[in-house]
Amino acid sequence: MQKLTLKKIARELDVSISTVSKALKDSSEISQDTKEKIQAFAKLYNYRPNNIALSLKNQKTKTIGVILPEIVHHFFTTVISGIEKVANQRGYTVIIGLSNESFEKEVTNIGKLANGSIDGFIISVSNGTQLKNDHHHLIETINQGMPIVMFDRTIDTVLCDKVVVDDENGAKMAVNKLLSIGCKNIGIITTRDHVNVGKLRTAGYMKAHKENDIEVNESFILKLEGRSEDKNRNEFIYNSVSAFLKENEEIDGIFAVNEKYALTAVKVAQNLGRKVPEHLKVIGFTDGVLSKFASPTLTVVSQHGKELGEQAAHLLIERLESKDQERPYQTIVVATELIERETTYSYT
Amino acid sequence: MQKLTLKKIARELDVSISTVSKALKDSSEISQDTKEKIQAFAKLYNYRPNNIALSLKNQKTKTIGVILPEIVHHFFTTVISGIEKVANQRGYTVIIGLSNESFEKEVTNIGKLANGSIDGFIISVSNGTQLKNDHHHLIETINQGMPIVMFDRTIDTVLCDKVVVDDENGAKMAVNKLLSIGCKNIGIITTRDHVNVGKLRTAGYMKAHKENDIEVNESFILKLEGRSEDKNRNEFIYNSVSAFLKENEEIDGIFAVNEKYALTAVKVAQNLGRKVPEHLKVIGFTDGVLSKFASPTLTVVSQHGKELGEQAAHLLIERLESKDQERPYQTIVVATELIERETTYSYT
DNA sequence: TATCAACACTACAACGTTTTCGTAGTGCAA
DNA sequence: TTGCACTACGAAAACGTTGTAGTGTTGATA
Repeated sequence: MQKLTLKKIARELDVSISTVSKALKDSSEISQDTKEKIQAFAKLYNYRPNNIALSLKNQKTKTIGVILPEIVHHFFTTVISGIEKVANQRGYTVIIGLSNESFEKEVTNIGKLANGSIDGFIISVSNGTQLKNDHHHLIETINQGMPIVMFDRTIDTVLCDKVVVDDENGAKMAVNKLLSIGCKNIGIITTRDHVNVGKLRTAGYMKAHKENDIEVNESFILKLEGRSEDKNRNEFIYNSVSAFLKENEEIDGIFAVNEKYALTAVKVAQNLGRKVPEHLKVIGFTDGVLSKFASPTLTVVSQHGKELGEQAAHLLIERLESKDQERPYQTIVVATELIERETTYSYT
Repeated sequence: MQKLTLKKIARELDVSISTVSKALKDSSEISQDTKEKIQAFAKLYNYRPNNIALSLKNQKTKTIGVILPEIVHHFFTTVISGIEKVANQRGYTVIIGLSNESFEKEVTNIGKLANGSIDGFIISVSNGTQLKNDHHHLIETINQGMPIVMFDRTIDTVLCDKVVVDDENGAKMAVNKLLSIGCKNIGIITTRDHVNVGKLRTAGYMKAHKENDIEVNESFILKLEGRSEDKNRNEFIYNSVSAFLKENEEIDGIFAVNEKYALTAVKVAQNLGRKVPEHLKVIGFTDGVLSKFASPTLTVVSQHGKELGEQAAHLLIERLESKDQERPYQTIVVATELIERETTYSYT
């Protein structure tokens, strides 16, 4: 009982393939009798048009390729769920490719999908690509007529639709919050500058200081390397943060560019005998699983990953289904939101 | 500069399509001169064979469909990363479909992919399907010659390859651990029985008691409803656990069938003034993100999600590439591992 | 009786690829 | 000259689908 095709139905019912095809489309060219007979047969044996053949014929697959640096990461999964939701609503399927932060894997993954398997990409570039600063694979793909929507980790020099988190404003908001609840010396735990988002969040930190006429103390800035594979990474972070907080005892507020850094700061502080939030207030970026469950619960700047994914999917599908070849590229900025929890509780 | 095809190359170089195809395959039928010319041209313009056409011709897509209940869930993402790893190694692509725990979405998702888009499925069934106990969509799919590998949440009456976590032994291991460090009254926080894994883990809890000749006190069993959409779900869990622990003051060990329940138990205990692990020892199931970061860090039974995914992918691909139509179905049991952390620290 | 429309259907091309089967053209032996 | 092998290429079918362009039959009209 293998896959049923038009041809098999045609042979079985002794009509032509065209007749079957038309009958199933309820075409007026076919007599009522024949239509009913064919439709009944198709239903009985559960006929489904072969998607591959349709894709080949229509020159479009109704499939979106999503290339991500990593999947075991709450932010990215929320983005996927947003993409999947919209894609599904609009009749699209989602293919996932993981780059594992490697430039090479990103290139081969894109190559493997950009050969007719999909209609367009939604991509967040790998760390490797950001480091290498080589974007020919993206540009070539776009030039070959395959639309790309970049999200979160975007590249300025690649012209395409983009959906980004308002990192700078989110960071500003966080720092302003810390200032408003009395922090005088705010430290930041961030990544090295080649990571776009780290850079933007650091910029927001700077900007907030500037706008409030506060000088930034360079020693309040801790930049951690971005590699995520190391076994001892957590330990390394812990030790770095520990040294950082010991050296800067006057710090009474911390803005960290991700959840992990933020919670590490909390832990370090507690182990140093400094109470959170009484002595040290902490805000992280990314509303992940940890924030809600940590104790004290962590105040964060939420990125609205799901909305990000939804917007990206919309943008891509709009372009795919638009006849307008000259459609201008858009960049959608998804606002962040400060979710206040215990680490910024103020007793005043 | 649209997609390059054999036809276009043929037209451009004034040879036939067959010649181009053969030249690119380095066939001995074609002269060296012609081959070089064609290969150079193809390379220059970055020719890539159209995957869809190949799929249609070869009647296989080298693509695996993965149907999951949810993606914003650490366990499932680790499974995906395992699937993706193996799939990639063996030249397969991964399509993801989410059921969001709904029977209907699971059915339509499978239907949408089982029409030639993929060669086989890897599925963890939705709660909805488990509740409804309707598996015709799975059985039909298998009958039409499309292999399915079920993982984690499997269904006994559906005959296919399976990869399961050794839930029962994992639970037993956890309970035995609690007993070995002096717990006398061990409670379990589990789900209602229609969830297969909840059932198995509860069975393990029972078995451990039986094997140690300890009678199970029915009031030490807390069964929580499995719905995950409610806004107030966390609150509901908290209150239930709170009532449970208040009513059963003699409980000195808790085995919870997931991370959330376990950590809620820790929180409740702490708020009731009972110290963990001094007064209450806790073990959860699933080695998620929370366990490592909670304080105290949570002892868990790890499910090795990535290995689960790898095994599932292997099983499926082996079946796909095996000529043996009568290949017997296998069930692979992936062992669990007790990862000891602070919530079971024993001072004796 | 020739023409035409309506009806109900079929043939065929196309999407891009691979592969089997042909077949021109050349050189060489019989 | 004929036959044959060899080289280098081309034609065509097939995968499953859709849509356009036929095609044969019937019945009505001029």
